[in-house]
Amino acid sequence: MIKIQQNTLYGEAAARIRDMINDGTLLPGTRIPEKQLCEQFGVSRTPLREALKVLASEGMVELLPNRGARVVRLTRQMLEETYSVMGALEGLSGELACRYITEEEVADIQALHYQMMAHYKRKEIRPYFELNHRIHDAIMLAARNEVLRETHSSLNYRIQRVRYSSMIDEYWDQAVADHEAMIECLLARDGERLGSILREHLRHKLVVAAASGVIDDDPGVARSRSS
Amino acid sequence: MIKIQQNTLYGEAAARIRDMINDGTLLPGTRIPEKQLCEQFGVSRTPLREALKVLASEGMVELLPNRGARVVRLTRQMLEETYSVMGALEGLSGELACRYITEEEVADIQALHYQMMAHYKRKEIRPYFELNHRIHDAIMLAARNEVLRETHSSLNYRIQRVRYSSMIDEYWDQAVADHEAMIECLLARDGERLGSILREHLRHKLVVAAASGVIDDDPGVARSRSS
DNA sequence: ATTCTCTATTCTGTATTCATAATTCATTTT
DNA sequence: AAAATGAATTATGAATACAGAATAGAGAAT
Repeated sequence: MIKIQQNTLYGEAAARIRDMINDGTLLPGTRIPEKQLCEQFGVSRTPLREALKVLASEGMVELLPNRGARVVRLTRQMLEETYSVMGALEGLSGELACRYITEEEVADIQALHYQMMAHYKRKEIRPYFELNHRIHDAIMLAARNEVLRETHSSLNYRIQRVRYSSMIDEYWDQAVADHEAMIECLLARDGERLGSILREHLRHKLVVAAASGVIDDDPGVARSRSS
Repeated sequence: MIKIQQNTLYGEAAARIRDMINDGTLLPGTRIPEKQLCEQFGVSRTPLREALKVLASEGMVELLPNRGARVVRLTRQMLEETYSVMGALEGLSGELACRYITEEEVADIQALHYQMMAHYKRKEIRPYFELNHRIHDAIMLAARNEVLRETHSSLNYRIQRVRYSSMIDEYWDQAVADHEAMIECLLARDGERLGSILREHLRHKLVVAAASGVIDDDPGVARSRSS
């Protein structure tokens, strides 16, 4: 299986800027210095600016006419809105998944689940998150809806940076309980219930994210940081 | 109230290309002739290509490396997927709207509804669609979720071209019945039921669109048309 | 006559250049 | 001393120029 690599410069640039935003190299609210990034990436401004257009329609950056691009700041308002929408999408993915998922896929997810549980018991947070993500992704794939997957993925980009921010034990237990229930639903092909669990599941995540203090609601912070 | 016009050339170009796709000037599957559009719009290739990047991440066009941009062809598969996702989003909008909508907004929607009913009785299809759209938009606004609105709007762009394609009487009656029920739900603030009605409502639309023959499932058509 | 190959042309992707808007800093005025 | 004004600098938005890939067409070979 040969993978066709369509490496365009603007695509590469977009990916790298996305990463820089997620890992905190580019801070929310700060200006994105075109010239500097051009030198860093070794490309001219044309592909870089095209990349910014893409990121803008993904909601990662905002373009102010004649004032360049800024990293979008995640307000609590926006985070709540995004989680609400993602909840609806994941809920749908659960319903559809139960309709189309194969025995093999369910078995795979179960395997991932037990792996995840092992990490949970050992309080290994990173591997836990990794497995957690793969489970949700597997459900999304089982939904057999590419539009859904892309839409969800696009929203997910925006909030990546608050994802692995913190973990409260209380929430963690709840999350694991949710996952247990999810497996049950998959086995029983109970789409409706899986849907509601997934919607609720995201609601819980929001609480954690909101509590973690990654969000900057104070409009003054970003500007002062740009110096 | 002064409206700040952030008219960038690439934004203008994107809007115009979007319209050209929706009104059939640019046919699905055909290549988008950069040079020609540049001359037509009176801009250089730079802003036009930036516009294409935006449209690509909206899902209106697809960019093939070194082979330019093509108008995305709407397959039945894709249309079904899109409607499914939009159903989830509109369903959510219904739930949220019932939570946040004011008396005034409900009254406005009721007014729009009666206007729409008048057009329905006179079988004035275009004005009917117009009001129909405004009602759904008003509900979306009442949901107080900008992320939801943008996400929905972006998906809506893609399928605009099949929207006003045809109208079967049987479906029309059903749609009007749905709308009657929607008003009831809004008055009763029954978010859950409004949600399900909206989801179903979209399912019906899909049937009509699928039957209307706007979709091209044959992979050969587009290529031959590009000559 | 048909197919294959090689060349010429066209078109895309990227770099560079130019014009204009925004910002900064120094000077002046109150 | 603080604020305001204006010139210089910088950055953005758009146009042009250039390199390389893809396509089309002519000619040769079967």
